[in-house]
Amino acid sequence: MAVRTVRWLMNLSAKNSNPNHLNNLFFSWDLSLIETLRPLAHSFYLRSATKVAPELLGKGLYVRHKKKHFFCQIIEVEAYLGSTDPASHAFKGPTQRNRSMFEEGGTCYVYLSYGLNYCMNVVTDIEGKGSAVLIRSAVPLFGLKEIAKNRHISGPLDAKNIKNLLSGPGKLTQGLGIDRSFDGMRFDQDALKIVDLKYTVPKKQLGFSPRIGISKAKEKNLRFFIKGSEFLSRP
DNA sequence: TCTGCGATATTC
DNA sequence: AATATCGCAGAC
Repeated sequence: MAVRTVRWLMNLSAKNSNPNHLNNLFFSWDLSLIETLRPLAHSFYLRSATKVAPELLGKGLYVRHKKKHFFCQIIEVEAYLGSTDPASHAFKGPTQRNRSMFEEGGTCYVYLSYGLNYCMNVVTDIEGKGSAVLIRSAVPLFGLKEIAKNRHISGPLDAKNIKNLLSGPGKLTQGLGIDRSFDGMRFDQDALKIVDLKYTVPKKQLGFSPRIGISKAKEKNLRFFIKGSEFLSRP
């Protein structure tokens, strides 16, 4: 493994270091290295969304689309619990839109929100449960210029703009070029994968809160995020 | 920094 | 009629 990868991973593991502060991003990932990272094991996804969601924090998400390559680190998610959860798309059973939610864990569910923005979910648990984890925001690690282009952000890639690249579920999909064509794909492919970055969120940096923008089941703390990160959808 | 609003697919 | 959103305009 390249020296700088090791250094970066050590940086992540260092006590009290927050991987999601801008200062820790002065690391340049190269593509050949990202491509060697192995997808998470199938068994990782075959658990409840409540279990999987906080463990997705700190994981790497790689997307290859139209010969463009993107890599980012997940820092904010929400768990949706399937047919028992009134806030979940799966609550009322399968429809044409949410069909892939009922596939086996490790499947990608993408839907169009408010007729405008796509949102990307990681399906969890066994087939038929309909539980999933919404990816809300991420730290961009590779392909920043292309992400900015997709986001229609012009001007310099300064701190302000970089923090705005993937800080929201709609921004994330727009930045990475995710659309309905990703719906039903799996996260263990060459072109779409979630990988382990050997980083465990320190207990004191694991934040949780109610989910954002819902009207039902508001009291449940099913949003999980890395506390203090500058890349969250809301500070 | 904060509000309200418009754009609009899918489902009930 | 409501929604798992975003960016902008205009008020503070």
